[in-house]
Amino acid sequence: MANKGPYYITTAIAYASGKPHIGNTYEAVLADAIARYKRVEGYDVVFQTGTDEHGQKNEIKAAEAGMTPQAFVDMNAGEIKRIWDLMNTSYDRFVRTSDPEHKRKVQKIFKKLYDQGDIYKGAYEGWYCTPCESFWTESQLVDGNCPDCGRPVTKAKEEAYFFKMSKYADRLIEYINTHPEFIQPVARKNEMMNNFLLPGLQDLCVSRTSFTWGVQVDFDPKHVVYVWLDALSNYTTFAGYDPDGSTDDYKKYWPADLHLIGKDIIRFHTIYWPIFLMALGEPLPKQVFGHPWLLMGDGKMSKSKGNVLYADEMSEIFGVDAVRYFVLHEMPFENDGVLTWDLCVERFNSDLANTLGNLVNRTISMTNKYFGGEVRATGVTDLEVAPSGVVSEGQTGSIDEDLKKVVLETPVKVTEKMDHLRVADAISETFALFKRCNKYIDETAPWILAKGEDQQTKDRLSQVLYNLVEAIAVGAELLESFMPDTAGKILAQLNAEKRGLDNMTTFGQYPSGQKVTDAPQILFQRLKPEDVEAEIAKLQQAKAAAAGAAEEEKADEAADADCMDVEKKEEVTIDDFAKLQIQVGEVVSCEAVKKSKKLLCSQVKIGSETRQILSGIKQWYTPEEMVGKKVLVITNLKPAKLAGLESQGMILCAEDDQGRLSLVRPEGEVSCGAEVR
RNA sequence: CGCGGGGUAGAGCAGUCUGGAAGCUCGUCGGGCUCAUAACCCGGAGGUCGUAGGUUCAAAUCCUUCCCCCGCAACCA
Repeated sequence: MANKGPYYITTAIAYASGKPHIGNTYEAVLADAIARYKRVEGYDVVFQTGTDEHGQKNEIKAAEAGMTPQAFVDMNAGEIKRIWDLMNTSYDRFVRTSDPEHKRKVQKIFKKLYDQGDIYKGAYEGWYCTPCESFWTESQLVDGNCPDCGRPVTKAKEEAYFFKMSKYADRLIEYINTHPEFIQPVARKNEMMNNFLLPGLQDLCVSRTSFTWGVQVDFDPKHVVYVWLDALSNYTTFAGYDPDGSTDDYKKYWPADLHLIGKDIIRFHTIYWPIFLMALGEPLPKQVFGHPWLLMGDGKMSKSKGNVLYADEMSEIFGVDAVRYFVLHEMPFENDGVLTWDLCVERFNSDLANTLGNLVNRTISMTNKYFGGEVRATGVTDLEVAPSGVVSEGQTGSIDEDLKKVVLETPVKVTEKMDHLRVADAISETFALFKRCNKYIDETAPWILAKGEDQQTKDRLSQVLYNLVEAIAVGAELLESFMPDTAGKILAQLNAEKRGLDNMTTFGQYPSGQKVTDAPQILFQRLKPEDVEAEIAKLQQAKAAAAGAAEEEKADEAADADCMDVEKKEEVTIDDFAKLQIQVGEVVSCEAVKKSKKLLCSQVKIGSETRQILSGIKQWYTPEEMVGKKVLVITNLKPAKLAGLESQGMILCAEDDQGRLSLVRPEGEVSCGAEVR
């Protein structure tokens, strides 16, 4: 097989803050499918993936867990790697940004950019709200006040390092325009251009002082390098880049052929990253593909709904290759894909068990039944012997020829799809071949041929089975990048050798006279939806048990009994309670807040005064039904500004485990202003 | 007018860039077959392509209006 040269593919590095769900896992599997296919095509592939470990979020989460940040990310990186391994991803490098070597290089990169003037020390200037300890930009302010608390803000400065983005903007625009394949899918290119590049880039703040878990700026230790500069650099640092002199390997593999990332981080990969590279004098990656998201089931994923999917749990039920199939097949090229347990069962039964598994099984069974497993090409075609014993005169095409055509065309089509990163379509093409085989069996009706006594009919039967074995062998080999284990199992059962992708231009390479296995294994046993449901329930129970008193699951179970448990709060004294002033109020008028999805603005009469109160209950109450209701209001709560309107109190509501809100109201007739105590 | 995505058969989607007979998977109904994992093969039913206009010989596709859904953002006090 000819060496077609280096091919360097990366995934985004996963943020090491917890267990990756199936959506994260999808990216690794997608990259793996592409990497495997490129290897089969004859490229010298390096497939890099790993974890992004720095940043404030991990620092905080680690503290909450009572761990050091390093121990915390070690744990999570281990979990991510475990899942990647479980999914059989064939990465060549699993990298971690907390790697000391990487950190040293990032420091050097930062220094180099500083020395050459691309990074300068400035001040982050903005409007500062002292009570909130937050910076706001001019545009974020509401009526010139803090959008958070509504109080006045003051101009303030904080020391920070900035990168001169604007200096390279024109070069980047030029590059994007002259390299139409750089940003994929192309729709994203316009988005980047129109929203960020053409209006003008602002200098990017590339250091932080608000936390310490990161790469320290060595010449100014107060500062930590901005996580994106740190994270993006992984693509080069681990490939052997070094500002003081890179390795030969780096020179061989960089620039990367493909950065595979989620659509949410396209901006970082197609604007900031290229500009950093330009500043460093390094070539830009050839292509960035922002893949869509894999969504979980009906609407938003939520633990209480039980629709969060994890690769390891799914593989326990379906097997690793089936899960790979689900994520690769359900993910379209541009729009988000949806995955549910039900959908998985459907795909599993329909595609994997029926179309593929059953095909392999029936073919091998017949070969054993009729010829003791021996697969022999005899050259007798459907034009000589038809199942009915009569070859119809006006038959326009040959069934055999049509099968061969499909078998020979499929590798070409699959390659074409893979070249355009249409992985889901590539799988569909492969399955079209298996479907054609099932049809072929029906057309040739081997069981009828088997009843024939004469030698020619026997030879015809033999050729039919040979054609099938040959066709399945080709299909199985094409499947290898997507479902490596399954491909191997099929080839083993057929006793077929791999022929190589660029050696699929002739039909009939399976050695005539070779035997298939006499003990065919079921590849995918059909699943009953109710059995799967039971297993899911079991799985979730086990999880709940393992998590001890995991609140959410408990709440979920309790919901059936019309009760729910919530996290217990710290004990308070009667004095603490007495600090709150809760009064009965009557809603005299109410209107929806325009531009807000959640807020209703009510005028509430409490004693002799009327207060304006905003509540996030639009989803559950109409303004009309609010009017006239007596409700409970916390009246001594600090006023706050919401959606530009002042809220002078809070209407009490109870929230159920589904997040639904219900007003709390006095049971009997009570006058407005009555106090709750 | 915050940003973005979407509305095509009962469900899930492709087709839209580059106008030219409305397609795929599942389900459903009917038929065939019996090698096989109750599987496989064939056929049928089922669609105002969100709405209203416009351009065109021709519109799911291009232009304009409006309606609805879903993410994210902002403000669940």
